[in-house]
Amino acid sequence: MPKVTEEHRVARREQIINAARSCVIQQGFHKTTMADVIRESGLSAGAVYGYFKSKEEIVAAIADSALSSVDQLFEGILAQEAPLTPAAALDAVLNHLTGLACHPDGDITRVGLQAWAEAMHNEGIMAVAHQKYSLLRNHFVAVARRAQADGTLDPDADPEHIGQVLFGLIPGFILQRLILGDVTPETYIAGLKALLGTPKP
Amino acid sequence: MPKVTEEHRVARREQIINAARSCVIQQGFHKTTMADVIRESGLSAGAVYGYFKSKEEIVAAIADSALSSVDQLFEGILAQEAPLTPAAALDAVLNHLTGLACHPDGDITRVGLQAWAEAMHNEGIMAVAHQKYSLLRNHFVAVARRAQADGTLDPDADPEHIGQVLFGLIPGFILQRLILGDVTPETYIAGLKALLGTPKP
Amino acid sequence: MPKVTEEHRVARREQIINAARSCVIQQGFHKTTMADVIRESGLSAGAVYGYFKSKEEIVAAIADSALSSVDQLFEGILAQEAPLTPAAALDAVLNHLTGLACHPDGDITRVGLQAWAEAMHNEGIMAVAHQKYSLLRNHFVAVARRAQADGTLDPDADPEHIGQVLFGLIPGFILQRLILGDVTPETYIAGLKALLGTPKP
Amino acid sequence: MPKVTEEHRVARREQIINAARSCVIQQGFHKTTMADVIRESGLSAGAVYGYFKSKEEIVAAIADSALSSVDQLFEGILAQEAPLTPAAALDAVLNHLTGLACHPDGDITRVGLQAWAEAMHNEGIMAVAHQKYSLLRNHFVAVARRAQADGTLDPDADPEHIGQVLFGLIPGFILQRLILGDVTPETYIAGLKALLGTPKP
DNA sequence: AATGAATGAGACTTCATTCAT
DNA sequence: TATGAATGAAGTCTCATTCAT
Repeated sequence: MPKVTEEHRVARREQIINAARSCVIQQGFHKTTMADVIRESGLSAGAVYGYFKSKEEIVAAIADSALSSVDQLFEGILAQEAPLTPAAALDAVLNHLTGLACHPDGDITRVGLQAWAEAMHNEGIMAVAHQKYSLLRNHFVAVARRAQADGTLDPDADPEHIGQVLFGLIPGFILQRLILGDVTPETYIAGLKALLGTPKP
Repeated sequence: MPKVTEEHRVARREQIINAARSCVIQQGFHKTTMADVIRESGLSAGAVYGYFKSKEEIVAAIADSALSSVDQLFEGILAQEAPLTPAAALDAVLNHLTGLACHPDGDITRVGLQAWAEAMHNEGIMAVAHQKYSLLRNHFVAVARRAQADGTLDPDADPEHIGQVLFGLIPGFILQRLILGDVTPETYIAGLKALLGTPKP
Repeated sequence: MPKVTEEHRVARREQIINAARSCVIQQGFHKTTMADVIRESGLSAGAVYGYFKSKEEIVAAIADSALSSVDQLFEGILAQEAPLTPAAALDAVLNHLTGLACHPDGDITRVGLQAWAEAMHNEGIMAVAHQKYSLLRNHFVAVARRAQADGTLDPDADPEHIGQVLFGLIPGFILQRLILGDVTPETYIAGLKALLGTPKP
Repeated sequence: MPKVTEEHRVARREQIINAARSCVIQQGFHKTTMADVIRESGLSAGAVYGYFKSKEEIVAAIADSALSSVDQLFEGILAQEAPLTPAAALDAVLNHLTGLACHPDGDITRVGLQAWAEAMHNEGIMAVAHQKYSLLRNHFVAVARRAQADGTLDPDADPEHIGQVLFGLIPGFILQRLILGDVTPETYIAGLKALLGTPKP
């Protein structure tokens, strides 16, 4: 079956990535063996290695997609011109993340934790994480700037610092959902709003 | 086989744990081999297996200590009777974490990420994480309650939700320190205070 | 599937053999993969397998041509009626071999070493080697006989034994050229002549 | 069974080398698998890899010993002060080689051919071959010098060239023994003597 | 209790060959 | 005939764990 279309190749790659991600969600990067990925993908060993040079390359691809998913969404959100309050921005992200948790292959946010751990001793994944999280945090910095312009936030504060905090709320949400299991976007945003303080009449 | 005092056993265990932690900080749980731990500890294979039944048991011990460290500190902080504002409580934790990063064996907070990832498919570590993080978060719930009693925070909000958010800021701090490298307790707390809002006259 | 002239087939075979030989010169029989041969030949996998049933068949073809090359030349040399002294016969062979070393694809004599090694556990190549080297050595036996008839060599000696020695000088020349790198037909023939001894008046 | 003596380690290495050499004699370097070596040695995979870092290291050890064997003998021969004629020197080497062919594990000279082929694309083996064969050939150069001093050989010839030829007879002997199967030290030396010419009264 | 050589299951990867198009 | 993606057996090597001394 020679001369395969580019879209065929892309589909095969996706098939492998999906199989591998499904394994990683269940077992993590390291307990997932190539034999698992091969079996799950329905392809042969040779076929898988025709699309990815090594297990590390598959791991990198999965980590990359996990680290990118939130950022992609955010760009969509920011595209809308309506000014976004910090709470609204975070709400959108948390709802998106909660949606990822319902994927048929399993809770994709679990892959995020794997990627964080892996970044500590994998240069490639660290580089991706650094880049993606810089971008994502910058979106929150932009949100902070708007709020300062609105007068909603102290205009003398450094918007970068506010961005650190807003962005910094996300990993804690993911972790609490996965480990403690009792946070939802609603409870988290409610807590945030309580902290932000309601304007007093 | 007699002759070994209990304190000797404890010291040996500590020696092994320290060696293993040092390896894990550099390479993560999975790249760390028993041979690494054995070499680093200065003991023999047989000796190490005399104190720990398996690699998994060593991993569990390291994860446990990493997950516990913040909680222990917090109990000390809360022991002092002076009422703690949310920002002050967080500040104490972040400074403690920053201190852990300067350990001679390497940045101990890196072990935290390993433990998070491992908890996803290791029941024992998940159980420990669940327990430790419940405790830790409860401390923040208590802080929230005090602030509500003070009138600093909206008394109608659910203090559990506020606790979620305050606790939820910690993983984001750790992650940003390790991946983006530009957060400090000062910037983070400054951002938080900006968000909390300055009471207007 | 008609339409392919015999000369087309022969040309294609030659194309594959040349590609494969070029690989073998650089990497030896075993490090050369079919993928290498396929890439180098510019054909497809299917095409290559249309001309050769297996890698072993390609290896055999290359070994065969390497083992034959000297013999073919020798037949040309012997065709000339001028009586050939042992030194002159050897000189012709060594010069021919030195010429093979300058092939654009690389030093073809390297393939000889591969073939020798392969013959040790490959019946087909052993058979070819046996046959070709018998023929070649017989040429030297003939040279010895002429020299005996001339009175240049002891007529009581067994010409077969003299042939063994004359032929036996060739592998040593090849090997020294490839491994020590400092022999030339001139030095080797000079050494031989010194051994043969100049008739004293 | 800890704290093993050095001689135990040496014996184990020898055990592995012998097993591997036996395989290589039968199948060559490349058809010999680590599983073969492991089975033949009677050890486990892990044990073998405790003594040799890789298959390549085992191959190098075998090649080394095969390339060294003749040289070691020659040093013994040269130690005796009696002046050695070229024919006598070669005779000693050929008889030694013939002796190697009767090893219980099989004809060790076959390993030589493997090593020649391997040297073409293995830097380490090439380096060893270069060094060992330089030494060995130098012995023949020394023999040539003595013969020139004796007046047996033309004193005007370059002894290096004569050494090339004398050394160069050895590979041809090995190859003919293995491929044509009809040479013996006696026939070869007889042929050589016939060529050298008997001094005429 | 301590030692560390030995074990062997199993991980990752390659590559000669086939066959649907 | 030609293509080249796919196959899967087989190869090399690792490493958690054991056990004779």
